[in-house]
Amino acid sequence: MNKVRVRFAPSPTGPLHIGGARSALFNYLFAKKEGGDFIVRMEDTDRERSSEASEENIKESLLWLGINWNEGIDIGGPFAPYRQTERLNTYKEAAQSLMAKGMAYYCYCSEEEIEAQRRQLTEKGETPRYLGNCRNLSQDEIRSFEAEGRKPVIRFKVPPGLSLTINDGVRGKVVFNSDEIGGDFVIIKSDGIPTYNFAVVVDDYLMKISHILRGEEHLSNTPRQLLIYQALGWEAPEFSHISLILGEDRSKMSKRHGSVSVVNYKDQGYLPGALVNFLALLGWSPDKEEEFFTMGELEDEFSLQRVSKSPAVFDINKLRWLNAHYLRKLPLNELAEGIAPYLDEPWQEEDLILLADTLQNHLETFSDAKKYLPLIKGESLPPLTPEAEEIIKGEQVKPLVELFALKISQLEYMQADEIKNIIKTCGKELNIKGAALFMPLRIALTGSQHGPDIHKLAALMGKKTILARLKI
RNA sequence: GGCGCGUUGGAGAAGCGGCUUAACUCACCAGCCUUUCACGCUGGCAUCCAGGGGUUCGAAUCCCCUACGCGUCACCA
Repeated sequence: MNKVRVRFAPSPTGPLHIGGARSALFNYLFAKKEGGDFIVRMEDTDRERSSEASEENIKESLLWLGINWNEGIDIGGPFAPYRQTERLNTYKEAAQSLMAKGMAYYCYCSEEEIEAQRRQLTEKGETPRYLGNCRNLSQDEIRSFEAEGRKPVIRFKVPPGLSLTINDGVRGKVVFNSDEIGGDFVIIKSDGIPTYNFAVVVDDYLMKISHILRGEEHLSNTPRQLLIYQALGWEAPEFSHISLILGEDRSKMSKRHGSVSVVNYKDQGYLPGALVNFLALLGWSPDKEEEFFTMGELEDEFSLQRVSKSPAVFDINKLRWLNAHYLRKLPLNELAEGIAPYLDEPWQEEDLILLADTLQNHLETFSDAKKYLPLIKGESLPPLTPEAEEIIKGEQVKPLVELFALKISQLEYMQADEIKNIIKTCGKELNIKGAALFMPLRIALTGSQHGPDIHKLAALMGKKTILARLKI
């Protein structure tokens, strides 16, 4: 039994996508569960769109999520380098060996010619594909193309009528026919850089990858890759295609669905543990009735058998709920630290802790803390709801508010416990209790019937603001 | 259009031929708790598993067809 070796191989053409993060996570968990290696490789063969910034973002995002690799980019390993543009000779050699065996050939067709051919086929109602124009060029033809200054690509000769079956780890047996592939496909572009379908195969084989877990969008690429494995005389790894993550409209999640990269969630104040927990539950389900999982627990529980075949809609609601759950369990100092960046100005340590304590049960993300700032900073309150209006008009309200205001004005330090005592005393003196006691004060002070503890909120507001709000 | 994959409630899902009068979680609704709010707790929320045929003593679970959704058909990955 060969060692389990899996990989996450993103192309650095943008920030780490939520779907990519889930692929990475599943690979990582599978490796951990099976005691294997997890490798990160950069597929940067698209020079146009690849950027160093994207690569950095991807690495940072993975690390932030707690997904680390034991071989690959930055840290190296026995099969270095792990960036495809640094491995060009490897692909050239592989392509040459295919050429030598007559399984690949130079193609001098220009993009215009290919495009024209494709258009013709489409007009005839046929599936657009490459017809193999350059399969059997004579030496003379080659010479004249070269003389024209044409730079050839290398195409792979697709054998006709071949049945290609994938024994997919999550979908089972999937069969394709080589005739449906679309003709001889390019393996080396005219600039000498390999295409995705070629480079993955070469790297996955050479890096001894045992299992490939990737998004379902790659399923239809697999037959091409299988062909290359066969041509090179290599044994293919096991494939597992995990279903897509969908937006609310049930189409593949993309930029138009809003926040789609991991950094977006980091910036909005989500905890990496919550995101990981959430992502794990998208397309995978545990075999027990538990919904909270730390990374460590996931490493123990994960199994390919429990990965779902059907796509999953990204439910931001559930993510928020999960995040709120983790936020509530955070030590106060960590909560305070998380909130701090979202405040308008630096807060004093003591106040910050009080703020964290006050908001702890009311936040879904760190950035939610901002919403409470106007309330605390003495800015004007939002208009009351009719229901709140009704409560504030109650008979007992005026004396209560006045008494409370009086006692507050006599208080030297605005301290949450003291304020709570004042509320209690007011209740006793006026013989009011329960909602009749707290609600009017809450509404007067915050303009709302819901929210954090009023005595804590009041302590945060300070005497001036409290008294100003009580003038009703 | 060809090929491929998928279809259990508003969302994530369990279910692998009888234990299912379809778990569990989010959302939603009702109530309890807390002298307020929130947390938490309790209960409600699919007479039914896209539709139609079959196989079987018995099907959400197996087979076929239809519909719908999505993916993919690049010198992008």
